[in-house]
Amino acid sequence: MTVTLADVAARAQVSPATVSRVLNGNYPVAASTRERVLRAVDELDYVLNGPASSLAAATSDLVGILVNDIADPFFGVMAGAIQSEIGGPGGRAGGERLAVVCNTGGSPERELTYLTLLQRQRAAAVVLTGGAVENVPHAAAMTAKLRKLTDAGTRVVLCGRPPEPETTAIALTFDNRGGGRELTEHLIGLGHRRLGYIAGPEERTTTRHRLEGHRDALAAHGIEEDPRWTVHGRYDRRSGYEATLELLRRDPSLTAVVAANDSVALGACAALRDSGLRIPDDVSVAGFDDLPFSIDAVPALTTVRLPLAEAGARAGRIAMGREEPPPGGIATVRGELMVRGSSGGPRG
Amino acid sequence: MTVTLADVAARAQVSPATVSRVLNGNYPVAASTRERVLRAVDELDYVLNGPASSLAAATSDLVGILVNDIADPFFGVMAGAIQSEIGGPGGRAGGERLAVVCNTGGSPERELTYLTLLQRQRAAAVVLTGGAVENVPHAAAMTAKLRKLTDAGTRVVLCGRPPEPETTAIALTFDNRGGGRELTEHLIGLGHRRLGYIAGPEERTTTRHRLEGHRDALAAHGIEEDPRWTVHGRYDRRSGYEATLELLRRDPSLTAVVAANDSVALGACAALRDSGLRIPDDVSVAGFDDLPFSIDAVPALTTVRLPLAEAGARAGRIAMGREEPPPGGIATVRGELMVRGSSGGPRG
DNA sequence: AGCGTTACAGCAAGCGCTTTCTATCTACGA
DNA sequence: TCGTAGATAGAAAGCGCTTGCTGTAACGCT
Repeated sequence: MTVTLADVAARAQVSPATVSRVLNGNYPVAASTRERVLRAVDELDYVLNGPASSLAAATSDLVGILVNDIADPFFGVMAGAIQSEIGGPGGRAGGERLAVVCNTGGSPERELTYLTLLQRQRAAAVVLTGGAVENVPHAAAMTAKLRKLTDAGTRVVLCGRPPEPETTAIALTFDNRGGGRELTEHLIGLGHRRLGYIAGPEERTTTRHRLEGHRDALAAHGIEEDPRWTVHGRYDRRSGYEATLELLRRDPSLTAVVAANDSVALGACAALRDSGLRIPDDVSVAGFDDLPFSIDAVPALTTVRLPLAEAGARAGRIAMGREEPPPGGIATVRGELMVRGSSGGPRG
Repeated sequence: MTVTLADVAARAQVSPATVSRVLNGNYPVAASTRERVLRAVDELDYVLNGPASSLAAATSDLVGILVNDIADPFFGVMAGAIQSEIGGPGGRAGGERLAVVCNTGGSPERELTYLTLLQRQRAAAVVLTGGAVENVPHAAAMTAKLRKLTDAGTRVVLCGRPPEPETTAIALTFDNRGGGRELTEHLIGLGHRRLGYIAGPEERTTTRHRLEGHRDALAAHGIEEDPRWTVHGRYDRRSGYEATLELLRRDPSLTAVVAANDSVALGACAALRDSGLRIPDDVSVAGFDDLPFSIDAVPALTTVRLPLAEAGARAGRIAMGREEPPPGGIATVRGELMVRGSSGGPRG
C-alpha cells in the first residue's frame, strides 16, 4: 500500500489534521511538532495524494497552456516563457504548480476538448496561445467554454491571441496587422510594386490580420493588388516552398515575396534558389516572428520580431496573479521590423 | 454551485451510480436509461470532477512528458509525436488522457520535482526525453524516483535517453555514439585530419556519447586528437558561435567543425562566415539531429538524422500500453547520416 | 485570584466520485 | 407453474485529504 497522511500522523504521533497543516503551512504549528512531522514524512517517503487534496480543497495546482503546434518554436518559445513564470518547480512562485502544455495541433475540437479536460481538473489557470480559428460555431463554443472556466474560478489569459469579447479573459494581443503593414511598407519603400503574399491557413485570425496589414500598406501606396499574388498554405516550410513555386508560376515578374511567418519564408527562399533566383537581387523575401533560426538563413531574414518570450512571461505572471492585468484586460503587443539581408531593391 | 453527479442523477431520475456507469461506459446500462442520463448531462452542462474521480478510482488520466527545453524543436518534435499518440483529445485511444509536457530546462532539481508532482497526481505514465545528467547523486535520486513511480503503477518510458538500470523503465535509446562516429568518419573520408569538436554541456549522456563516437572514429583512423580541438558549450546557436571563434583562435588550421547538434552547427556556420571563411571550401561543418531548419541553411547542413517523431510516437504508444515494449525493455534507435552541402573536401 | 487571550492540536464532517454488494425484474427452460 | 440465470439499477461504503469548530493549556492582565 501507499503511504497516507494517516500513516504519517501515526508515526509522528499527531492527528492527520496537523500533518496536513504542516504540509500546507497555512496554519500555526509548533516548531517541534512541525519537525517531528517532517521527519516522519521523510522517513516514510510520503507523497501527497494530489487528487484527494484537490478534491478536499476544491482547488488544483494545474495550469494549462494551449499551443497549436508544440514542434514550432513560435509556440515553444512562448510556452517555455509562460511555464518558467508559472513557477512549476524552480519557479520563484511559492506554491508549486504543475504547468502543462497541451498541443491542439490547430484543431478546434482538440482545443475544446483540452479545455474540458482542464475544466475537469479544476485548473487554476489556462493560457491560450496563438491565433484563434475564425468560424462562427467554434468561436461561440469557445466563448461559452471560456466563460464557464472563468466562472469556475479559473483564470484565463490569451497570449498572442485576439480578445474574447463577452469574457473576462485577459488578452495580450500581438499587433499582427501593424507588423504586416510595416513589413510591406518597407518593401514598397525599397521600390517593390509586384509583391507575392503567402498567407497562412484560412479562417485564422493571425492569417487574416497579417494579410490585412499587407493590403493596408498596398492600398496606402496606391498599389492595386492582383488576386493571383496571394496564396494560402500552412504555417510551415514546405507550404512556403510550394506556395512560392505557385506564385512564380502565376506571375514570374514578382520582385518580392512576403510570407506568413519565418518558416514559410525559409521555404520560399529554398524555392527561389531552386528556381535559380537570387535573394534579394532577383526577389526579396520577408518573414514574420523573427524566430531564432531566422537570423541564420543566408541571407538573414527580414522579418517582424515579436517579443514572444516577454509576452509569454507576462502572460504567465498574470495567470499566476502575480502581475496586474492591463487596463481593460486587453493589451496590444507590438512587433519590431527587423531589416536584414533578404530584402533589397527590386532588380533593374 | 457547480453541477455534480447527484444533480445529473436527480434530473435523469436515476441513482448517481448509474450516471457514473453511463459516463464510464464500463457497465451495462439500458439504452433508454443511458440516453436519459446523457440528455441530463447535456442540459446541465455537467463536467466531471477530475480529482474526485481520480481519488475514487485510484487512477488518473494524466500522462507526463518531460523535456529539457521546450523551445528547442528537438524536444518539440518528440513531444508532439508522443502527445499525438497518448491520445489526449482526438487521439485514437479510447480513454481521453491529458498529455502534459513539462519543461525541466535541463535542471536536475526541476526534473525531480516534476516527477514528484506527477507522482502526486498518480500519473498513468511518464515519458522522459533527451539525455540524462551524469552526476552520481542525481542519477541515484532519479533511479529511486523512477522505481517508486513504476512501483506505484506508473508506466515509465525513456525516449532518446539511456536505460535506467535497476528500474523497469522502458528505454528507446538513440545511438548517439554510432551517429557521432559515422559523421566523423564521413569527414575523415573526405580527407579532413584537423577536426574541431563543439560538445554540449558536460555531465550529459548525449554530450558524452556523441563525443565518444567522434573520438572512436578519430582513433580508428589513427588521428591523434589535440585537446585544444574540443570545446564544451550549451546546445544552442549562440554557444556554437562562440565556441567556433574559440576553436579558430586556438587553431586556425582546422578544416572541419563537428557540432553537438544542428543549432550549434548553425552558430558555427555564422561564426565561420563572420570570420571570412567559406563553407565548405575553407571549413566543413556538420551537425546532429537533422532538425527541420537544417536543410534550409546555406549550404544545407550535413548531419545525422534522428527519427524523433517516429521514436516519440513509439514511446507514446508504449506508454499507453498500446504497443509491446521491445525485448528486454531496451531498444536502440539508429540515426542516419545525411550528407549535404556543408561538408566537402579540405582546402588545398 | 479570576478571566479574557493566544497558541496549538484534534474531531469529524464532508469534497464528488467509483464500485461492491444487494435487490429487483424479466425471460425461459423444465 | 416454479426455479434460475441474466440484465439493470440502487444503496452505501469508502478513496485520502482539508478545514470549521471545539477543546485545552499556558499566558498576561487587572
